[in-house]
Amino acid sequence: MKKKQATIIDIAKALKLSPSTVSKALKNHPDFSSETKKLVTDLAKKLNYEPNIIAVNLRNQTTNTIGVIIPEIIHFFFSTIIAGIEEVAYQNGYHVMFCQSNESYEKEVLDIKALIDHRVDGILVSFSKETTNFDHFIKAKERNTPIVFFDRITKTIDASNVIVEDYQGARKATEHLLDQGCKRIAHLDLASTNNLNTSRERLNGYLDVLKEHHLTPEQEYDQDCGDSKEEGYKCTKILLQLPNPPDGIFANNDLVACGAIQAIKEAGLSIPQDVAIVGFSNWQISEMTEPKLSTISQPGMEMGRVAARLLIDEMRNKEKVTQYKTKILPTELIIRGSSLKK
Amino acid sequence: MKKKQATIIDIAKALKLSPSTVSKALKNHPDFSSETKKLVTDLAKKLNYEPNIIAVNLRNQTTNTIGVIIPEIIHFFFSTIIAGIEEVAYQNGYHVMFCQSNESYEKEVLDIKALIDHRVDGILVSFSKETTNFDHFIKAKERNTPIVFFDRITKTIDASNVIVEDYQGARKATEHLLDQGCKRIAHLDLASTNNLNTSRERLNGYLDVLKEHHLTPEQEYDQDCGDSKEEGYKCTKILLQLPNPPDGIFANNDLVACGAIQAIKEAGLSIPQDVAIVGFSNWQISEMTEPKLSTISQPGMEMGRVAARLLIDEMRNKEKVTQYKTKILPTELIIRGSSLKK
DNA sequence: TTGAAAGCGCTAACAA
DNA sequence: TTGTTAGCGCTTTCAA
Repeated sequence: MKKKQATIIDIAKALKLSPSTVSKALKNHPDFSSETKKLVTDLAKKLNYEPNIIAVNLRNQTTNTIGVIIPEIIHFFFSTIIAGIEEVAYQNGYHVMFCQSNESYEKEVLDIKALIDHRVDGILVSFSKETTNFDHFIKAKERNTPIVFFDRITKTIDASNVIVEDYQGARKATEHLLDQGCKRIAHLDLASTNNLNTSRERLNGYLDVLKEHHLTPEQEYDQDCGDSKEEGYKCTKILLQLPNPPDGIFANNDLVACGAIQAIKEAGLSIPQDVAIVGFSNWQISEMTEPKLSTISQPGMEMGRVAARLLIDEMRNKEKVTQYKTKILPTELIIRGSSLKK
Repeated sequence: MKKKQATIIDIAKALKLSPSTVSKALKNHPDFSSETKKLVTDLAKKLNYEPNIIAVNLRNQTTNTIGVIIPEIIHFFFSTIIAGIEEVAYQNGYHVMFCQSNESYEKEVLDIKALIDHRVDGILVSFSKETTNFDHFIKAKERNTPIVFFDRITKTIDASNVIVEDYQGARKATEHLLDQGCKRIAHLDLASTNNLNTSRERLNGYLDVLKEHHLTPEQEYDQDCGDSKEEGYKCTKILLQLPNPPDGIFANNDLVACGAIQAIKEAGLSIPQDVAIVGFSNWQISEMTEPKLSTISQPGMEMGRVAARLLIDEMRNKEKVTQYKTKILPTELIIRGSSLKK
């Protein structure tokens, strides 16, 4: 049978005090007799009293909870972000209510509704690839629930954002390949398959660098490449069969790059002599591949921390937030061999 | 300024009805005039009314929330579990409050307290490596909050469990290496560095198979190996310098195995001819290594699903749970090359 | 078919 | 230093 949890009223009755006295005594209210204070805390401990946060929340109109929506938790990059969010939330006394949209717009809308219903104090979002309509976020903002977007952002909504230097990272990758003597650099990108800022920026960085070097990528280099090892493999295979195959590949991420490595090896070509590779580091695999993969770093943990801090800041200054911030975290080229021709 | 959220009372006033009428109308109570019902729902929509779950929860003494505690979210295996939990929770109308202990006993105790305070309806736990005292879980059980343990379990507490066939998996790995002609099989294990059932079972499976084949591992094979690629590398290096180096390695997990591969290659030995390898698949890297890594599968997503179902079951039958279940999910040997000598 | 009233557990203003 | 009171938003008996 259900054992009832002790309440403030139970303690008050037992001690012939009033509930408010107990409440105050428990939270170390000033100007208070240390005698009753001790009496109360002792009994509370004995009865295993734990405050009912639900009641507190209802009373205080606040939940000390942050809602988080991400596309997929099993994605290593996102899981590091979550770790960072959890760390900062915890340090600041917040809890995390976590939803994954599974890259589905519909699920995302439901998730937002659930978080609003739960009256979370703020929301962190990286929206799904499908999302082009942002009304659900606007609805949350209208309720005065601050939102901070990370990694995937939109100009449609006035809100703070945290991103990494996708454009700069793509530039670094492309420039590095050029430095190594690559002449025909292909980009295994996702830009054509989605409308995410990340993919767009990477594509732009790549194209801009080529342009600055008076190069234009072969028309056929523009492959519709997905997000997986399999897609990377497939696309690279096609690239290598072209009359003018690339001698450098800038892959959207390391899993795609890993597929590319496989295809290159299978074609009897050597890495990096015949084809050099760089990819964005979304998965923790750059050290596992053979050869080790050069990557553009993505500081996921830090992104989570920064996003959480930004959000907590806005939550605490509810009335005063007038200008939203965009934090851009640096990327870095980490050379491990697969791109080093010398 | 804070825009107030519409409440049932607002709707009641506007329509000159009583709050209870509105409440009932909104939830399609039977024997009700469809006229006022429509009136109410229309206004609710217009005012953007969303029920205040906090109030509902306080009133109903339930939160429809599942608390989850895991050691580390960035661990791929755990992130797949979370994905499975979220899927089932969502399907059943539950939300997930998520904590990570960071393998710290202290944090875990705080996490449990936070979940109890929040009055979650049930808790899913994989406890930290440090945890040897289980009082915090007992406290939760005494509050009548059901707990289901997954992956890492304890006999100390009467509760349902979900595990994989660690023992059988270890047997499969060891037997496979023997089948391939390995004579001196080492186990890069964690059993000496922690007291987890998983490590213990794997060690036992390994030892039992050897014993059945009248083999005893060299004394020096017993290395204190941690959980990382670096540790796997370090330990393997030591193993290979022994007068009687192993010709087969059963690694606790694929990251450790990956380190082992590196050490073997560096020693100028070939895989699997000189040393064959099998590891438990905790990270998604078996396809990335060179050669591809043979693994014992661990169905993380399924584990999350099963654990969530078990918990939801207990939550719904609160009074009736008399016998706790232990679900054991099968493991499988997946051969990819690093262990195939022929 | 609708309404009144009580109460979930806690807190904060105000009073004593 | 302690108590009274009201109320957060909702639901659920019971009465009209």
